[in-house]
Amino acid sequence: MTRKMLVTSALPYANGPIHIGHLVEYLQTDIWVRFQKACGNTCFYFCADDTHGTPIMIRAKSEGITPETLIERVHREHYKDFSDFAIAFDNYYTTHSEENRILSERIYNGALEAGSIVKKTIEQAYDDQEKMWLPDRFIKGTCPRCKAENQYGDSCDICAAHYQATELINPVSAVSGHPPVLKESTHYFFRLADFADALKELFAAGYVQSSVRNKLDEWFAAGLKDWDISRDGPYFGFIIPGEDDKYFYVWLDAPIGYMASCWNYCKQNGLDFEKVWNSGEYEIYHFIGKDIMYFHALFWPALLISAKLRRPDKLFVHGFLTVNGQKMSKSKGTFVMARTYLNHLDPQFLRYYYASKLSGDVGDIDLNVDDFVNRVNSDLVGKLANLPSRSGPMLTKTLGGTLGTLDEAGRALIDELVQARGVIVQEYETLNYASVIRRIAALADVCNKYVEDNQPWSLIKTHPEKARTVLTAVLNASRILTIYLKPVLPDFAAKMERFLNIPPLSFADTDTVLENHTINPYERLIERVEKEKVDAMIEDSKQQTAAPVAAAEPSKPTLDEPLAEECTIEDFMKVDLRIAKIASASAVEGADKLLALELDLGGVTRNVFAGIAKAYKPEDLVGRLVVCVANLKPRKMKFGLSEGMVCAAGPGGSDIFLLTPDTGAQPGQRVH
RNA sequence: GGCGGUGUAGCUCAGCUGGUUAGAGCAUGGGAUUCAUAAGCCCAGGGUCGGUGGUUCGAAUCCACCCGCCGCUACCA
Repeated sequence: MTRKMLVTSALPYANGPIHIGHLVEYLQTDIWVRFQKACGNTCFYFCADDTHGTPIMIRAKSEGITPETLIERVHREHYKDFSDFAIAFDNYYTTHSEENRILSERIYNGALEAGSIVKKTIEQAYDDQEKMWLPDRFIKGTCPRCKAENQYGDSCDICAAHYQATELINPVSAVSGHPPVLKESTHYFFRLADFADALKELFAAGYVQSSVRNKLDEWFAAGLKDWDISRDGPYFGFIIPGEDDKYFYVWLDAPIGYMASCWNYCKQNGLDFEKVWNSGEYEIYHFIGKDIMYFHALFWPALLISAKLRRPDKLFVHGFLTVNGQKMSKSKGTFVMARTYLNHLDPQFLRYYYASKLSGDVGDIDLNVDDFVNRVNSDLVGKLANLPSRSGPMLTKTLGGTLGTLDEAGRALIDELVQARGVIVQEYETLNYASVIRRIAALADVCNKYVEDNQPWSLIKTHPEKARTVLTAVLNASRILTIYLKPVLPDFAAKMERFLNIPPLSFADTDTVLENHTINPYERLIERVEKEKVDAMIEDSKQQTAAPVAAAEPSKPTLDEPLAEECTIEDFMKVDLRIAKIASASAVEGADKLLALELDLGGVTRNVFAGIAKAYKPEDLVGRLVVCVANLKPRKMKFGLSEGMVCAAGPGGSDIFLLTPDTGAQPGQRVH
């Protein structure tokens, strides 16, 4: 009986790069999805970038680009990071999509018809300078409790106090630096309490793990309050139907992004989205971190119920990642970006290590660097890869690379491994990967012992056919272990398949054995982790996070002139910038902005017309060094041929500022 | 502050509804090997199960309190 299911991971926010903390969730989910697929189930893995909200808007502004450009770039980066960790989404979409807009409106309208949307007037901080509303996070000031300066509007990092933004002493907008004013506005609210009974029913049906349930009961006891689902413009998001400057709060459309991603996939693959999501034919599961339980356990199912849509079957909540027992730290270098990890280490190491720690409950998991190295090397290399490594070459070199048949002892070994299948499947299903990994490692111990007991390296000298029989058992055992490991280590499995000269393995293949079959020459399945590389990764993380932290203070974050599109180093190298000495300068007859400059590039001369006459007098320029674009295509102008450009900053008119090199630069030197 | 989770050998973790001398892997020490990515095999040392008190014939396992750590405390993505 095959199952059909839709699985999602929480949508990463398009405000920053993926780090190893995020990866806990994506790897946990990916392993589960791969497991389901390996069992023959239909399982779609959907995700997307979460792209709306004030932080995106401000971030884009500070980079001098549009939010659309920002989220498009981040989407690309996120997707690349995930792909390189072998996280295989069936669709990785975006919440800034037509599908998502339509679904958001549909769900909103559904809630409206259900009578669960109400309007209320609230007071909120407003930045008069920037003409925008300020979330608490964008208000800074002095903590009312401990008087620590420069704290956020919701809580204090120093004394952990929670307060209202209005309680801050000397509050200022983090965007403009000006004190915010309080202003009234009408917001839309979703009446969560209307769905209390429906939610209780959902929890009773096992929507979440029991420890999560306890937490939810607490929230229930505290009372379900109305949820503010609108934001006033300017805001990057979807406009609310019937309004012209009110938008859906990003957290409203974020989970709807799961559906939008699904819908988009359905369109591309000829599936009926309404049927896939709503008919009950597919089980629906969300993997999330414990920090966003409130949204996924309460708001999200309530919204779906209000709109008469199918709600998910289960939430799988996981804990956070600590490194060496502590919160990830930028200064300690343990705040490792996915990309940084990939620059130094094999992603399979992390997949294996996380799997070895994940047990399906909400506890935090710890990445202990020494443990990481030891564990990967001893389990993965020392035990698992060791089996084919110690038997493959022997079979190839002396016995023609052909497997024989299993004898009774070999059969017994394989049976023992195959017997574990039921428990392993159960443990994968219940997210207890740690137990799966322990079990696989223990089975690898059994196999290594088998090799030791049978000593094929001795047999091969005296009884080569007996050696073949032993090696046949060992390689078949490796094959079974590979099947068990495949959801965690797809690349390792692929190499094994190539080595064994077989089609891709799935769980059903434990029912068969490989006999009288010729394999390919052995190639290494995985390399050892070197501690030095891990150290280098940590060091690298320290370096790269040090700078942005200092530069993060958004005192004057806006650019008058938006940043140009990204260019490569090759693009930049096309432009030949040279130090030039202004040999002569003169006003141009009939032009009020131009100066005719004669530039000395260390022997080579260029005549350039520069539009700087309003800012510089010719006599002040002669003899000074400037930077010029030396390989610019000459341009015929009314007053003659201009053979280059002089670099300058400023908006123009009298506000033009020529670039000057530091003392020591010589005419003709190239700028790199 | 309130609440949820968690605290078991050097490290990372198993120990379900309480029951013989508390387990695994890694790390450490010793030994026999050499097919294998200094991998594999055998043996050994190592823990008063965060603390105190209680329930019980008996508690790491149940209860109370205390301490440490992680998190949540809703308009913050």
